Amino acid sequence: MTDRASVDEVDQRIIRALRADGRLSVRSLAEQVHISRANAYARIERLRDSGVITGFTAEVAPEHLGLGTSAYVSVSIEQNTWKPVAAALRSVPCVERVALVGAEFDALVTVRCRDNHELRDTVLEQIQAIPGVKATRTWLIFEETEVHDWATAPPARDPGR
Amino acid sequence: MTDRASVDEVDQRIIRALRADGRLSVRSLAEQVHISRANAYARIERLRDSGVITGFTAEVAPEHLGLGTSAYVSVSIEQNTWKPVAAALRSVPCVERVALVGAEFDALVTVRCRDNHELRDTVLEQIQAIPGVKATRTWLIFEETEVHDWATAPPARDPGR
DNA sequence: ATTGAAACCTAACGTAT
DNA sequence: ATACGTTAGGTTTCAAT
Repeated sequence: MTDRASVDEVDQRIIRALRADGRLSVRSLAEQVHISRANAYARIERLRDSGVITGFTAEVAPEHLGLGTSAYVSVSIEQNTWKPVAAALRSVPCVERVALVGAEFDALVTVRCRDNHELRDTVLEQIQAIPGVKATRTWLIFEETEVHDWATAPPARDPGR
Repeated sequence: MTDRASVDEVDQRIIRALRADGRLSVRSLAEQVHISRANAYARIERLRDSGVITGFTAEVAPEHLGLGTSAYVSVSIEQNTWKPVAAALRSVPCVERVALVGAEFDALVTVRCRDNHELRDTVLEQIQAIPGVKATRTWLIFEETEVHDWATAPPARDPGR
């Protein structure tokens, strides 16, 4: 399940198409990518089995769900407590993403809250209560943009083999 | 297209189901959520039109696409140049996300690169070349976890109205 | 008014050859 | 690539609450 084998240009086009529209039918995907339908089925299955495509999901605007306050929270962690602290962070409500990083802090956590009050509670009551958390800093997110095409953008200027 | 009106518990269940599996058929979604198929169609359309659901996409593991090096890059920006700089950042290859934040820096950029060399190029040649960018700092991402359920997790403990 | 149940034709699925 | 039985997509109608 962890080949890093062969993702050819056709696979790249499949991924690009499915990232743009995750509910695309296999038929229109196949014709859009100029392969047969059977081939499309086989490739999609292979991409899922090999762990390249990990799933499909609906993209949601947090503000429209009443989650108007987003923030990054940097977390400093005591030595040798990475794993349990990261697990604890993941189970805090409002936490969307936990990244362990190499910086003057150790983890960068993305949170989605209803309002400043819930953010305060999340940071001060939930995150700082985790054993092993030494310090936090909170950076409010004013505006955010996702680039849809990072996964398949580079034209692979290296003809490596 | 920007109501923040009524997202009831049924909508929440729909969103949770579609976040877990973005390719769920409307039929199985309807029975899983205990509504009629016609109702499911109507609600999905409403959630899309109102901007709550912004799209559907395939989730991809960057490492399996040859993008083994991920990083956060903090960017300090000259006063009054937010907009063009943010736009320029978004058009840099390897950039996945641009967030404007309130911190000692102004933007936090997520990048996905093949290797350290491409990261170096992205940061030093592409990002620092943008007019208005004053300084950057790069934090390597060692490990990263997405929490799938932030959008519908909180049980809304506040009976606000 | 909003929902659920049923019916309907078309299109896509998934597999096999 | 074609064909084939099965399932889902969309839409409409109608009854019920």
